Amino acid sequence: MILSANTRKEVHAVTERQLEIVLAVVYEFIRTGEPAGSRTISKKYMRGNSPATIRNEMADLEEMRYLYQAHTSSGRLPTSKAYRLYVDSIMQRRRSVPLEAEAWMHEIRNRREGIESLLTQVTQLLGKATNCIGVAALSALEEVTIQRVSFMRLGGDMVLLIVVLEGGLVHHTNIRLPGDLSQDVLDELARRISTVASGHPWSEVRRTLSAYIFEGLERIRDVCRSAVAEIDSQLNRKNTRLFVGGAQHILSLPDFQDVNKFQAVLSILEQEQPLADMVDRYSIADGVSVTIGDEISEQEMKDCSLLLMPSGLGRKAILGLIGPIRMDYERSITMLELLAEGLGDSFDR
Amino acid sequence: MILSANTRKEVHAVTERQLEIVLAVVYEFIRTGEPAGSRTISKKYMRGNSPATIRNEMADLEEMRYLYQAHTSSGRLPTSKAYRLYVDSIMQRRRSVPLEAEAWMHEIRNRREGIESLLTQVTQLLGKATNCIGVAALSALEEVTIQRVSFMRLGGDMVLLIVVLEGGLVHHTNIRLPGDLSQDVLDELARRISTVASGHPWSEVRRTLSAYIFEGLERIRDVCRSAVAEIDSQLNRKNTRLFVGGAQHILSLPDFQDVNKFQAVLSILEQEQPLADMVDRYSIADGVSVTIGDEISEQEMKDCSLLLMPSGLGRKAILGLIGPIRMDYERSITMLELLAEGLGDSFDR
DNA sequence: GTTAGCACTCAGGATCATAGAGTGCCAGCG
DNA sequence: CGCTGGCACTCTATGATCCTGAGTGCTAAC
Repeated sequence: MILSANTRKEVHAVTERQLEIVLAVVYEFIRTGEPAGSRTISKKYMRGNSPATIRNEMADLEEMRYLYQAHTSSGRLPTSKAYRLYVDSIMQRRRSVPLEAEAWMHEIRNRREGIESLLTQVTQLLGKATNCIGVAALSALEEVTIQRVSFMRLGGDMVLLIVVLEGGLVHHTNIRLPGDLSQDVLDELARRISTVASGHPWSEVRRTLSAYIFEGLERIRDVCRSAVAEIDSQLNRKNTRLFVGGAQHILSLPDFQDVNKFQAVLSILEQEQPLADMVDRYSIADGVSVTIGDEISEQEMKDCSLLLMPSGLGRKAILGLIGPIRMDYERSITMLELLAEGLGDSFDR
Repeated sequence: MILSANTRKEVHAVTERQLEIVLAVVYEFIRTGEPAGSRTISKKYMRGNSPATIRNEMADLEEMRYLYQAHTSSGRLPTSKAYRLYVDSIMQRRRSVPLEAEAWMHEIRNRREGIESLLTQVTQLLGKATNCIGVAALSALEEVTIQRVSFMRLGGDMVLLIVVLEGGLVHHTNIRLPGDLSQDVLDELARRISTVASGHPWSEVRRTLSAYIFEGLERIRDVCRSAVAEIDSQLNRKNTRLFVGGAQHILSLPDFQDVNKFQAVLSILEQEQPLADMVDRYSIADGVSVTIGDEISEQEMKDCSLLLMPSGLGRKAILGLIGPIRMDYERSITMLELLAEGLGDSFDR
């Protein structure tokens, strides 16, 4: 039994040497953009083994779907499976911090112009630093401390709802409150909600906002209820606010010389929903998540990798990168970690 | 004397027939994307004249810089000067309204979610409808009626300034107010400014906000002053808010198959300043302005044309299009006019 | 002033040959 | 039995060559 389990495992697992070859092929391909042949791998990375040996291993690795060939007589190219091994190996070992990093961090830390413009700037910085597209999202605003809520009459049933959150983050939308209320009533409503909510995240006070705080407003009980419901639905949705920047840089890369590839990505970026979903689906509670090529369910992203990392505002501000599968993961991951950390510092002051 | 003046004028002005040729070349090039030869022009647009005649005229038009050749034996291509004639001739004649227009308009008119998201949607619609990049800008907020001003304490000298303008347009930034004021003082300050400003554009009340309205606050006179100054500088700047959408569609056009061209445009769009400047510089008080290729001073835009038209919010919301020089001006201009009009309606309710 | 005719130019596509990178497989070696 | 050198084979990329067709400029005749 044990033996059979072992043998079965051997079929799927790669040997030490095979791993070495896979990593070398990925590394070489990321560096040069050209398929790597057995000769190259032998010469540059594995002097101990002849090209013929490498070739034999490569044939096996192709069968196991770690590598593939563009055509019969071309070198080997890595599949997502190979990239996965490569990224996992990077994540495990210690990475060096690029020298320019200090300058970037400085730029961020000395920002005072508000969360929105800071996030925009960070995405642009990320893009420039990595030749990828910088992304930022504010997720789960219900977990962020509320400072104040206010309503403003727009006419008819329409009311402008403004929620000011921790650190001066402003969220506003037009909502519908039945009954054409006067500004005075709206102010009173806002005052009461603010009193209870201020200093707490919405998720905490949501239940507290029951009937008793609206004492004396029984006449408009329905309005109070739908006001609370509206705030709820506003803060509840995931990744309400999205920021994208530095997209220009990706166009310098050879991988995106084909306009169609970029168009596919752009079509995702220009709609809110798919991007928000992706950020939500692939980000993890802590640390950098890397999703590679067809691991992303969106067809349009099949030529891209997505890196995400939760950052400031109690991990509710998520920072990310979208770049070619053949990106410099080492640098990208390090940069993302650094800037996410810097952003956290900047928020928490 | 008169005769010499006449002759000189003849050198610069084009004859009726020459104009006809220029317009035909532009039209043909916009339609097909290929240089137009004398034979084509003669056959399709000017049966009355032989190719040889057209050729002679073309040689003259080349000397006058209306046309040029890619190489000796290619057909003629229009220069900006030729496009200028073409666009001017379009602007003068009546244009037909595309059938799909009704659907677009409907989509806009039934929008309730606030000015920002409306503008974003309109830019995307514009982009899709014309295969150009849709652009929108809010200019001169000081001319827009104010609803309310409020300040919110962020800690230290930093204060969040929120100005709510006509129609629920929210403008906010972090500003610096000296002296770490309490929220109560800030509220009082906001209340006083709001009382005076509400219902008027800032440009109107700016002078009224002299010392007397801050009676009883002499102790913090400097704060009052810098608060007013901050609001002033916020609302004063041109094209504070920019919206870009539908950029993906431009990549379907043959003109933008070359990634570098798109990259140039994108580098402009990703910074606020240059785009804001362009909108400010090239928009006119009323109606559509068309700026073609190298008429735009930004080098990055040399392969593009820029269409702009003031729209709702008392002409302060400017709508625009960025597309290839070889765009369907007739359709683009009509679309822009339509959507700008529709947006105006939507705002003024 | 207009036009037909003609020689000339040039880009773009098709065809072909060649070089070079890389593979798979076999036979021999330790 | 695993590793390696050798060899025949495959396939792409590159460059040279040729050819066609579109289009021009010029000249001479109407």
